[in-house]
Amino acid sequence: MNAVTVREKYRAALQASGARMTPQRGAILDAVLGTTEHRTADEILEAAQKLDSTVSRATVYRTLTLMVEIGLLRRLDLGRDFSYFDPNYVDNPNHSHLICLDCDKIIEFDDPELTACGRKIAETKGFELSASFVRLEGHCQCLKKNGSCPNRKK
Amino acid sequence: MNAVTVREKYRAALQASGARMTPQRGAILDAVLGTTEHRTADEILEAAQKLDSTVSRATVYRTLTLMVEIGLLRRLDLGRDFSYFDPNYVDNPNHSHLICLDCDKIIEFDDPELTACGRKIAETKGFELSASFVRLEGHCQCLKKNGSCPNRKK
DNA sequence: ATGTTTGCAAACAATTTGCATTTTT
DNA sequence: AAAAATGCAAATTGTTTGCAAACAT
Repeated sequence: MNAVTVREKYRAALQASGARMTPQRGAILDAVLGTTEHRTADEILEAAQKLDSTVSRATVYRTLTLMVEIGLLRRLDLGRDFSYFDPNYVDNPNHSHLICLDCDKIIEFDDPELTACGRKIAETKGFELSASFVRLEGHCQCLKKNGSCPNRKK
Repeated sequence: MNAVTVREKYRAALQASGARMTPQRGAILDAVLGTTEHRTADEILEAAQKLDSTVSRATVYRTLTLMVEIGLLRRLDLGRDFSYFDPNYVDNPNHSHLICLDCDKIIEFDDPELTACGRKIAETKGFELSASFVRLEGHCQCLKKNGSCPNRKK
């Protein structure tokens, strides 16, 4: 979905619930959806403030919640003590994630077999499936190959 | 693995790192592994205090971390803002979870196909897989069927 | 005018940690 | 005595919330 379309959907969903499009919400939208990277709330705050210096942390959190509710964004738990936000959800809602324990690199993958498995299991157990999250943790080749990882933070 | 064996493994692992088995650690072990239920740190504290009233919250957290490191227990993230601890990990390390959004009911399942999928993907992406977590969220039949759920907390 | 959104600072909740004390060896 | 473990209370951290001021309709 292109940027204009997303923004329109956003505006429409906001209006439908009596809410408004504001400069701050626009900046946050761009900060989180103007990339394919998985960002943290903190990173989104920083990026949004570059677009509109009045954006505050509170508004970032409120807006991200809003966007998740509208379905423009997915909140991801990748085993850290904070959330990542996944901007690729709208275009590809079934994908999952692989995260590197060394460098935090996040790789997406979309495996229809995996999706089908989940659906089948939920059905077997009499569940009406709402969402499924697959997280694979491991070590990418980087560290082993080079002795260091470009993304490495610590 | 039966209770005696687990306790032995625990004691051995503790000793191997120069640590000791204490009454508090024993009570916490029993509180978390004396059930097949997935408990929270808070529930474990409560159960442990019934066995030994001197157990404190700090020791619960410290001991759970220890048990996870030793590999007797798995820390689970099921989409809430706290962790669950999975006592069935040792006997069945590959299983995954289905959680009901209405009543928090947790169902385990073990699907070899799912496990194989994860492994295959990690390999494809050049990752050395350390762990995989599959979480399915949905609604169990309970609420729809009866209009209420026995476990329902709110 | 009325309702919505904002930033700020304070509140929150799960978890972790510093430290003086107790327990074990 | 030395090392390890404990409880307590305070600290930490990501996130949420109350509120008065600013803004939009």
